[in-house]
Amino acid sequence: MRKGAETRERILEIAEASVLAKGFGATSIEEVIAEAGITKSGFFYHFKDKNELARALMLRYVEENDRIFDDVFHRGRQLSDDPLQSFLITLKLLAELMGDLPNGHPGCLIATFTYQERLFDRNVRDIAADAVRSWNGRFRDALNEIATVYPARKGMDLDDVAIMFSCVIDGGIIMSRGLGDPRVLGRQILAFRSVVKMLFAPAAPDIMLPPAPTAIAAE
Amino acid sequence: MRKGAETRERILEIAEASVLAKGFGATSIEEVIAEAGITKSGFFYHFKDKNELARALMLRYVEENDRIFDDVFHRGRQLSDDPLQSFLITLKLLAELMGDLPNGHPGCLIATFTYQERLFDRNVRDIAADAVRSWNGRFRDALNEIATVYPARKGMDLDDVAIMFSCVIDGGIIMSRGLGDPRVLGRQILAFRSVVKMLFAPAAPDIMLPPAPTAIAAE
DNA sequence: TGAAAACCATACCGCCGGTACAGTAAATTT
DNA sequence: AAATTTACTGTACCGGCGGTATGGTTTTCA
Repeated sequence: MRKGAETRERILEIAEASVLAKGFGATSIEEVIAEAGITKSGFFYHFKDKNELARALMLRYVEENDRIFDDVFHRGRQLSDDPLQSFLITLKLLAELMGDLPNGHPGCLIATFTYQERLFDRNVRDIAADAVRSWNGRFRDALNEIATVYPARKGMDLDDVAIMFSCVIDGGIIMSRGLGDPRVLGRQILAFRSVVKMLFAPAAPDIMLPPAPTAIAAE
Repeated sequence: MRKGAETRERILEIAEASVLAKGFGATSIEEVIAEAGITKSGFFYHFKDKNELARALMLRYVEENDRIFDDVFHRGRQLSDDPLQSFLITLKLLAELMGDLPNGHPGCLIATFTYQERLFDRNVRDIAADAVRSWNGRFRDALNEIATVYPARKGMDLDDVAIMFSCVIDGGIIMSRGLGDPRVLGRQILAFRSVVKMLFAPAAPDIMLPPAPTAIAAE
């Protein structure tokens, strides 16, 4: 039926906001049902216990982010044939998407959950871990594709660079919130974008570029 | 008196571990006192309510991290006169410190708290925000000092690079935990270190470099 | 030795997660 | 239109927890 899905969705929406503001443990079912305008029985009709709420929240979050990444990577590839350029476009789109939210990014559910791991069973944690691995894999694939065209600087493992992007996003969300400045996240994503540019397009003197790869300077 | 401080410290230790594993809201005072071997009255003798526990936890965490950064920046400066080299040394020390923990980094209290902001009063949040600002300031000062000797690449704001380090640490902790691989954090810090190297030591023609004396210690 | 510090014991309140079960209104199927 | 499923409501209850209150006891140090 239709109406059931709507109510369920409303519960998830309210619960997610509460979890991101107070944590899962401090999110009370009573508050959620009060805001949703249903009774406790209604809640337990949709979720047999709190852990299933957690599971549903995580699944929903992962799916939505998958969609976002699908979209933004797709648009990046549409707008340029060059793998570096299209990844840079993707990053800029993400910076706009995540950085221009008026009240700041609502938060990463996975980040909250990893800081409350003892509250969830292995199933929920696995969903989160798999999602992170899959997103990191996307970034790494994009970087590897770039590396087939542009030689990457030595000294940086592309797997680590891919993971670093996830770190920058999650860290950027925390910094934005902690410092009370929503713009930080967008700036951080753009800063990572600059790192990618540096990594693949060495800022050598414009005139006499060396054919041979990279330098000894810092090593 | 002496014994009181010991008990208080034990409470904080146990509470911090619980907060980092389950979140503040899900950390029950009863569990803490059971593990500490005291009664509820004993707990409320030291902390008048749960919010004061949060405040004490945050203060303790900030002080300890201040000490760590003091130490690691100091040792970096001791081992090289060159600002770039000494910062690179500092980063390597941090990577070892945070990456080689057998059970992984226990977690960043500030990260947990920002994801449960509604649970704390402004006082606690301000302590966290000020601490983050001060740490970011340290990184930014180090970068600025480097920039007086080595010209930084264009396109990256040094303030953003400083904040990015905080992002990489907090994000690295989350990734380490979420992926179940403690080594991620250390690798991320080293990856950021490579970014700093890239930023200040352009991979230009190998021949006509470097202007300043480089310390060998760091590598 | 005496005061302050550092607790312990007990009892209590109200909220919350969760269970159980009976009933009902609306949507969908037949 | 009737039957069936879906999507709930209402009520009652349990045990655990945060928090308060109050009074007593031991330990520590000046």
